[in-house]
Amino acid sequence: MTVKVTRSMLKRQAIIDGALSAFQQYGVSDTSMDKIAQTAQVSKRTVYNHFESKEQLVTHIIKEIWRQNILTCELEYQADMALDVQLAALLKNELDFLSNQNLQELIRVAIGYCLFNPEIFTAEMSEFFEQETALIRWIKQAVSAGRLRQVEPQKAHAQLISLLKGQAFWPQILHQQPALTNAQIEELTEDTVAFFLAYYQA
Amino acid sequence: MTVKVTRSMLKRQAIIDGALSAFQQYGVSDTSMDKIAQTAQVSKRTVYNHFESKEQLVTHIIKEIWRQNILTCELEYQADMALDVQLAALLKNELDFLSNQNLQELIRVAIGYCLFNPEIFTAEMSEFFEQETALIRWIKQAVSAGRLRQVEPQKAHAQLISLLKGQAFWPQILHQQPALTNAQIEELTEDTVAFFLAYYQA
DNA sequence: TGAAAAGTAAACTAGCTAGTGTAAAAATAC
DNA sequence: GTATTTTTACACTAGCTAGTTTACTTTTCA
Repeated sequence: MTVKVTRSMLKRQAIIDGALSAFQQYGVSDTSMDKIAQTAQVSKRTVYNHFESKEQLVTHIIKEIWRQNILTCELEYQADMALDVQLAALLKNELDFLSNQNLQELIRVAIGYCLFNPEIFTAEMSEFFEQETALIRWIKQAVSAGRLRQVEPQKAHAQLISLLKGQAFWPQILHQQPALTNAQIEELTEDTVAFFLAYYQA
Repeated sequence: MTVKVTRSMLKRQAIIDGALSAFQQYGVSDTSMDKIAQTAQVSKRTVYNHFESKEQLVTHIIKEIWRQNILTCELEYQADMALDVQLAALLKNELDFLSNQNLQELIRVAIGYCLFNPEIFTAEMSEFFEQETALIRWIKQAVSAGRLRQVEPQKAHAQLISLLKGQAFWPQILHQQPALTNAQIEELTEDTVAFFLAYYQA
């Protein structure tokens, strides 16, 4: 069964795509509604037919960014597999996620807006920064199974994520460094696994 | 000897302070030159007498922020002191620096501007993110003295800084969390020292 | 004291901003 | 084929923007 795609829906999507593209280039404040309409190849009136105001368009897009980010992978703890292999797989997964070029541009827009509009940092949004749940769940299970030392899983998780983001996320967000190559991702994964397990493996 | 402070210098400083204060509240794009003049209690013409354009005022302030940040403390490696005590002192120093409320607001302005104006991220600016030199030097010396395992000092340093920033800097910059309390700084320091030395101590 | 330097208010230009009103054209629905 | 919805171009408001001009006052400094 094919889903019906109305012209209205196409226009709406064009507006969202155009706005996002303009935001990525100029930032939210320096992107006008005229510019958005032009980028989306749509009349300005059509923009206002779909979104009551610029504010609504911006928050819709930023919330959409977050919503897409919530879907993470699910790798479960395996009792019969070496810890380092499992952890490496989980971290590699996180890194692929964090290094995604497309995602980084979206997040840059969201951060640029949220820095001076902190009120939209609602609970639903800050989830992104805490929701790497597959990894937390894995830590909990490994601790329960007695294969990791007793720790607050939240703390161990925060340490792992900090180690990854500090080298594969923040420098890229700030335009300091290009995305990591596959070899670099590999190396960072191994380093982090060794570092982490040296301290936490039971 | 008292340094002569001219009225012109006072006005200039008032402009800088006013602009910075307005930037912190509204972000650069959403702060007008009229607003800056008003905040600084100065006529708009005086603003333009000191700074040729808004662009020049912005870049002057942001460069000044960076310049101030380059001055870090100097704790040297001591051959006759326990590693964990020395490292704890160094990390505590970094944390006091990163948790400085005033600094965080300045950096938020700089980041908000640089996100969509990456060209001003010149070499002199990105230094801030690499210049925690006291810590790097300490690692090098401890490695040379055979008290830390052989590693690239840059890598070990990056790991330490990531662990600190991930919990005491980025969440605060993004308005997610309040500044760390002294007790939390203490705890983070101890955790990080233990984590790091478990892997790297020779 | 008196000339030069710096600061002032206020009006002004020219262009951009978010958002609206309108009437015609095009696509869709039945 | 007709009725309805959607999109379109375009003119418009009202306000803000960076930056300038002018005529004037205050401060500095020798």
